[in-house]
Amino acid sequence: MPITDDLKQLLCFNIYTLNRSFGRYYQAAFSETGMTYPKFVILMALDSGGPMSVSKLSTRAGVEANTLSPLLKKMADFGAITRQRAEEDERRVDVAITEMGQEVLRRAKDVIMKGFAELQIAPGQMMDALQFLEDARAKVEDADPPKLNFDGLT
Amino acid sequence: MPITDDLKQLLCFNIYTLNRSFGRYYQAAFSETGMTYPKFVILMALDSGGPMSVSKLSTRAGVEANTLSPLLKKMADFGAITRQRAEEDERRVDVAITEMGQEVLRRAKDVIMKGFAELQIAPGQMMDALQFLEDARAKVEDADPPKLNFDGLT
DNA sequence: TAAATTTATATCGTGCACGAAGTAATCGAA
DNA sequence: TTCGATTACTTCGTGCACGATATAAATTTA
Repeated sequence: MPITDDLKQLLCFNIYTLNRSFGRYYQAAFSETGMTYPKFVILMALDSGGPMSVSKLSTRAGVEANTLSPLLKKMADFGAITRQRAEEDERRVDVAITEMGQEVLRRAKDVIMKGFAELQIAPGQMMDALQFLEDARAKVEDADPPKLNFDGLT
Repeated sequence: MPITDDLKQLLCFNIYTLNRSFGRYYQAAFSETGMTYPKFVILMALDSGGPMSVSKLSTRAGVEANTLSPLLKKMADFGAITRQRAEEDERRVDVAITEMGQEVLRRAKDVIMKGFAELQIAPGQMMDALQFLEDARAKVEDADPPKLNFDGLT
């Protein structure tokens, strides 16, 4: 038995574990290309939404702007996206996917879809799961965390 | 609508997103204590399994040994665990939770359980979800990833 | 037994991810 | 208008997480 029974009953643990499994999976799939899963998400959000500001992209991709900044810089250096200060508002940086970025995205999407197909999960079951995960996310976002306290720790 | 429709349909994206929601939740709950979610997992695995080697703990907690090493060092410095070279086999390091570690774990578990209760998820639905996640994890682990290829990228 | 292999940890380099703090541009209220 | 918010982005510090590599002890093999 690889994993503690207690932990197995926790939603957060199963999410944590499956997330890292996906991470290793995509790391293996993308290795030697410089592509990563977070970059894939960014390209997806950018491709479907057209050019947009960093903060807009941050919202769409569900990633904090300070996480995005260095990623965008690397992706621009690679040539998958462009970054440009907006004329009307010099604070804003507009980001757009390039032709090359779209080709990268097509290929990456292919890998993702092939991986998905391999999972062989019934569509109905998948729908339920996605709904469950989305509900759980909303609830976790809304909840306000109880505070852990180390007072009087011997 | 915060997030791309395309992405919403992907299991990996929903997992990725929910995992980070949990991460922020526990970071808020644990802040100012030095406790983190990965450390909680380690304490859980250690507490329920008794003293064990790093590699055994690595398997039980589902975390690579090289990730564990620095975490264990910090946790030992804090006093939550002990680390000791095994007599019989000098390669091995045996790890054990201390009394204080158990108290830390009790309090952390309390926070986790309170957070769980807040989610208000029906037990049957939760069972289904846990089963689904475990199945998915096993499938992802077994799958061998198709390789992304950047040949001839303009 | 000596050398080659395997095993158990640790170290290193890279890549997110986050909160906090910094900077610069714009907005808004007195 | 002017000067204190607010906004948009960036930088910084910390903490996993992983593969690759290093190191050292034990085991196997020749």
